[in-house]
Amino acid sequence: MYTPLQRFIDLLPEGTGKPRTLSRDEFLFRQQAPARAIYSVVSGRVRLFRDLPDGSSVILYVARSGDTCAEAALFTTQYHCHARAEVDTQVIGLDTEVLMRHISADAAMGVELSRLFAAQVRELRAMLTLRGIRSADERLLAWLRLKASGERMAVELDRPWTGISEELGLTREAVYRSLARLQEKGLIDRRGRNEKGGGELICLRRRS
Amino acid sequence: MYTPLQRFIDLLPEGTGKPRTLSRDEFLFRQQAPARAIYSVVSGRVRLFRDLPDGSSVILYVARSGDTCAEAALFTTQYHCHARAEVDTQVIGLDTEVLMRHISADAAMGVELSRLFAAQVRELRAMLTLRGIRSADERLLAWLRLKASGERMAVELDRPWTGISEELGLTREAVYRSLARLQEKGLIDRRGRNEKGGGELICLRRRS
DNA sequence: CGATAATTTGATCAATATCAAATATCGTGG
DNA sequence: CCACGATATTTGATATTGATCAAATTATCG
Repeated sequence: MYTPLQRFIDLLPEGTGKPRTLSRDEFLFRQQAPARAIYSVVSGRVRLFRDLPDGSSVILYVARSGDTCAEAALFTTQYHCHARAEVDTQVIGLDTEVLMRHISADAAMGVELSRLFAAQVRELRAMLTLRGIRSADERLLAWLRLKASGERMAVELDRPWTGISEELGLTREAVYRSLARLQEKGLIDRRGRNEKGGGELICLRRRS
Repeated sequence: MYTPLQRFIDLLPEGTGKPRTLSRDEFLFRQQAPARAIYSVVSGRVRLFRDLPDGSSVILYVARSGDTCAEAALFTTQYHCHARAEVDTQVIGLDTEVLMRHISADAAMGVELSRLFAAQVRELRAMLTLRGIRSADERLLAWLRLKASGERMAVELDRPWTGISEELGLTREAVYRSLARLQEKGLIDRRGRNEKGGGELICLRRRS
């Protein structure tokens, strides 16, 4: 997957990104440890969580393929949470010092990084707003509309619904049922299902 | 409220931030219009939404007091969504050109902006993860843990529960009931309720 | 002191989570 | 190319829980 971060990394000198492979349950870094790198997840999953003074912990995020994590480590000396691979995982690490040197020396680089983060913020806010929609049908529809592109208002899926349902904050069953209802009502049209490519195409009915 | 953005604005030359007052339903800016400024909401609410080719629209975000909006406009020539005041609202606008000039000329400024956005990203991801917790009790507890500070693991509220319930994605009734249950179980201790300051203090029981 | 907003508890409803199970698809190795 | 196991898709039955609707009480703020 060619992510915005990948594009950014390509602006940096050759070899700045260092791949690392993690086994299930292996720590990528620990809370309080000196912040050495920020990461981009290539495959697998990394759980970020924080240990609290009372002995409990909170999960902050689960970074998946294509996600970045620990960006904030750029601006601190220590990690403020643990990062542990939930399954076998591959990441690319970017040394914070190197990165900071670049963005401090080259303003254009800082601007690029800001752009990257700003896009993230926009995306995350949209997702958060989406989660505020109670009805499963409305939520799914809103998701499709956010993802739809082009005059045709079509969405090409890049992964199974099972994965998308997590992003939606719904169970897969609820999503399949919503899909059925939306199709029933003629609000969407599912094409290219059951075909080799796997990439189903959802078209939104031109209306409302 | 003294937000991180405010701190950032203070780094800019005097008078860069331009206050603007909006009446209910007034547009702050429109989709496709040239991007002239990014904004910080001082009071009131601004709804960001996008019109789609099929005639429908999606809400992207509702920015409230202390929130910023349209940061991404820094990097585009046009706004990609509408922004309209839901109630009488005050904002501070930062001219995109001025801002871009500063961060392009002064790397330290770009770094600051990146830091600002990175913090936002972290916060938003945590909130999104929180929304993934189905149980109202668990969700509220996780929220308290995220907000809790100090060895005492205490949270000082800066607004009524009614407002917090929205952040949690629950109705206020559900939140009050969860509070009652958590207190019942001895997981939290509500102090300073019914007192002038209004700032209730919630202490998490040292355990688990 | 009156009005408005916040807190709180009760009753009921509706919707999604769960649990189950069947079919279909995909990827892999033979 | 096919068999087989793992994953995804789909539908059904049921349970649970938070949303809703109501209403009473208590703060907060001019």
